Amino acid sequence: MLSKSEENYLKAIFHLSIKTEKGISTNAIAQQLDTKASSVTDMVKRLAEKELVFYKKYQGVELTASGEKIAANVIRKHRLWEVLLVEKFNFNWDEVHEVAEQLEHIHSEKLINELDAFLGHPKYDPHGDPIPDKEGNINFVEKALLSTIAITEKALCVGVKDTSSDFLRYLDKQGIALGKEIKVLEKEAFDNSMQIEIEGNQFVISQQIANNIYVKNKG
Amino acid sequence: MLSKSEENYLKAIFHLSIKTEKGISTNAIAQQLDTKASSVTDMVKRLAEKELVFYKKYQGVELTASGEKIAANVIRKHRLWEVLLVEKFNFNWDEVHEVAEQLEHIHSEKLINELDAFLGHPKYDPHGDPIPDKEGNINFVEKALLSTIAITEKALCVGVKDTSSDFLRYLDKQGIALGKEIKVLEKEAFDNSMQIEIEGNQFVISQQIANNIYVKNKG
DNA sequence: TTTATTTTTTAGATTAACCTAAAAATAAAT
DNA sequence: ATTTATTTTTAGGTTAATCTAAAAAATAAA
Repeated sequence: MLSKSEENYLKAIFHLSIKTEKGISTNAIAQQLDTKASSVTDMVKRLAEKELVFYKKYQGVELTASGEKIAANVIRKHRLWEVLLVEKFNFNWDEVHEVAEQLEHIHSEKLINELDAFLGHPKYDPHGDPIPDKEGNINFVEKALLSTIAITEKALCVGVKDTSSDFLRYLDKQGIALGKEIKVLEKEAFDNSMQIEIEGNQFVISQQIANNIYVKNKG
Repeated sequence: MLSKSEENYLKAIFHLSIKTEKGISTNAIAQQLDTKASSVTDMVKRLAEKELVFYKKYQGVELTASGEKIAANVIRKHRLWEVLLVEKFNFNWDEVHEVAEQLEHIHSEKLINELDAFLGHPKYDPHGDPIPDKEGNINFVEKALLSTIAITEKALCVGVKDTSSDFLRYLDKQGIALGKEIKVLEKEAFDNSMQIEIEGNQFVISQQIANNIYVKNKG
């Protein structure tokens, strides 16, 4: 059975691997986990011995098939717990992360299967991120940043990139939520801010905001 | 914030303190936690420095007020999680312990309050043990061992002493469960086995079994 | 293609939580 | 009241996971 720390390393490498196809650098992992590169080197050697990552000095790391499966399973647990917290335990979507970080390391296959069933086999977590299945497969959905949507077009809000409390509470305040339809009314060339409409309400959001909202273009 | 290990020590001392009024010996703790006495001495010194236990060399330990509160809270979490597993997640009462041992160390006050509310503020866990309240108060209920009940008397099954899988599955097989009424029909002087009746079924149980079932005498 | 910069690894320490074996204190027995 | 036995503590060591500082390798710049 892997330690919490080992699971967190695998998870970090998994997340980083989505953006970069190459080997993941020691530094990138250190940054992701808020630790030091030397600590990463140490841990990565241990993971390599357990055949959870491929590692060659100075070449970065990549997950092996079994490493990837374990990582996906940790993420599966994290996201299922998040759904429970929001759907059943009255947590807001900006409150779930810290607790899910703990719950994701509980070891019990029955527990996670029952949790999944109890929640009705959800496909997405409260931030719109897909929940991996038992085998570790993730259903990556096509999505765009709101900032890329053209004027007069409509889009469905399907996720968020930033999941910080500050950002999510801002979205709450503005009435921006998953499943809501957003219409782009105007774009300001100077600062790339955009005027949008949600459920009849019109307001302006900065480019930084639009860069952290995922949507599905509806034309 | 306390480590999982520190919490487990406090919990062990709490449990041992219920039976013995005196200071709890290093050896007793070591046995409870399946560790060595020397490890216990180490840890107990650290807990004493944090003012969670009173400790004088060779004199055993006792929980301080804050140590006791933390211990009770860990037990509260353990038992609430057990209720969730049984009531909502289709766990049998012999399957919950291992997972609850992990879940009891999740740190989130909101989570445990919401869990408590979600379950309807249960008073007892699936084995009949009382769930401490937020302040750490435990409602000890008057109960007797089934072995002490006299012939022709009836008793209500309210708890179990042994919570091992083997024992609980035996009870399942015999139809012995919390809330069931047990009538003592006969006692065998030779081996102290007893014939009992539950819901019309009559059968014999050994003294060892009767010594691990808690009941409330109904006369 | 050297030199400079950045990244990564190694070497050596530290901390929590354990361990074994030996010493010291307490409790039991003669 | 000694001796014997048991319990508890100390001393010293181990492992996982971290750290800092220095050395080595890779990358970028001159």
